[in-house]
Amino acid sequence: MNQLPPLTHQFVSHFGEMGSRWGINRTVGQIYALIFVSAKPLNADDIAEALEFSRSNVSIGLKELQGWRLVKLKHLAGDRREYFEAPQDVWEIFKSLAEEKRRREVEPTLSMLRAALVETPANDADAHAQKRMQQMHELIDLSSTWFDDVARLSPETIARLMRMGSSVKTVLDMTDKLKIVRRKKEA
Amino acid sequence: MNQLPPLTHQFVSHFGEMGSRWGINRTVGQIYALIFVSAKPLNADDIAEALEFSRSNVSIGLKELQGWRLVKLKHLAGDRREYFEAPQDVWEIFKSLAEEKRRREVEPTLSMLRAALVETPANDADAHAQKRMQQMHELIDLSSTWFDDVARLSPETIARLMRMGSSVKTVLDMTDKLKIVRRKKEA
DNA sequence: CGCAATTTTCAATAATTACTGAAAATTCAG
DNA sequence: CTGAATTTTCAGTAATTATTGAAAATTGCG
Repeated sequence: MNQLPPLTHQFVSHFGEMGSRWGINRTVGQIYALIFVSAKPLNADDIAEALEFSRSNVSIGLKELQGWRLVKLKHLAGDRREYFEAPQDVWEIFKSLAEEKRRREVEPTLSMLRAALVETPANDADAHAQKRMQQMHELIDLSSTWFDDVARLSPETIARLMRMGSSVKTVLDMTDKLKIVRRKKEA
Repeated sequence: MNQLPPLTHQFVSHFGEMGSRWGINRTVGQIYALIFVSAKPLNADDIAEALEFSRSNVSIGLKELQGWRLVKLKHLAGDRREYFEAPQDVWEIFKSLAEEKRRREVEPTLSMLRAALVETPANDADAHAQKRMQQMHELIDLSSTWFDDVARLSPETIARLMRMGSSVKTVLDMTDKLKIVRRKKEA
């Protein structure tokens, strides 16, 4: 850890500290950070040595990162060991993370809500509760479906949409007007 | 907890279980769920009794939820105790959560990255690390700025944008064409 | 195959986080 | 102001999660 070059060290430490806020632990955060900034794939021993963790801890951490699809396994010619690298494209990474988060943190709740919404409330309190769940379901469902839709766009289109910022509104308004014009012409 | 009506019980239990995945604990998750579905504001004793937690635990949990701006304090006429309720508008809730997450989970990383990007890399490894950090910074910065921009739109505009899904692309393409036409006219 | 290299599992323990009851602090009606 | 009601703090303990070294399992070269 201490013989890492300064920028790498800073980055790795930060990911370790933030880990708990992000729902991963210090070890996993540091391992990911190290792999992310590394110019070449790393094997478990490289990581254990660089971060001064036990080999078994690194093994567990790598499994976790694979579960999140944040690192991919790579085999180097003439070397039996397993090497890991982070996908190069940060958009790719972002999408994997979002998908995985959705699967683990959002879907179970959507299922629960759907199940609750088809029940018949037993009393006034539950009737109200169900209304609230309905609102929550609608929001989560809409926003996650939308995310999926957007994620399916090309990176360029997404970048364009994002650079547009709040001026999307102008565009939406414009298309509304066009629709109205077209409707008038048709009439 | 067990005398809660069935739908409420199910909802509260789910939030307790999911809590750890969401970075809050079981207690906090359940308290929030209970307040969210409740038809009227609740005080700490109501909550402690309903969920069978100690009064002090409820106090800590409520502080945490206030920190996330997920519950608001309310005073009922002729009652000295503090009552809590969740904002009614789920959009509002979503935005508060996003802002708070950004402040706690994103901003610190952006700061660290910005600091790293103005440093001079000490060697090749750090030079590569810095490039990777640059990519990460760009993505995070762009997407969080964009989120801010969108959040500033009216709920109706956002809903419109979301319902549009991946067909935003068509709209973007359309505006591109309009721009080209306008440019030609001007020439 | 056989076996050395490599990875994984697991039980023990360390570290962290959650929860409680009691005591302290705060609040506000009278 | 006073003091009862209410909320917060805090030290102790319980529960959970992280980490390790050693042993077991797996892998794939020769």
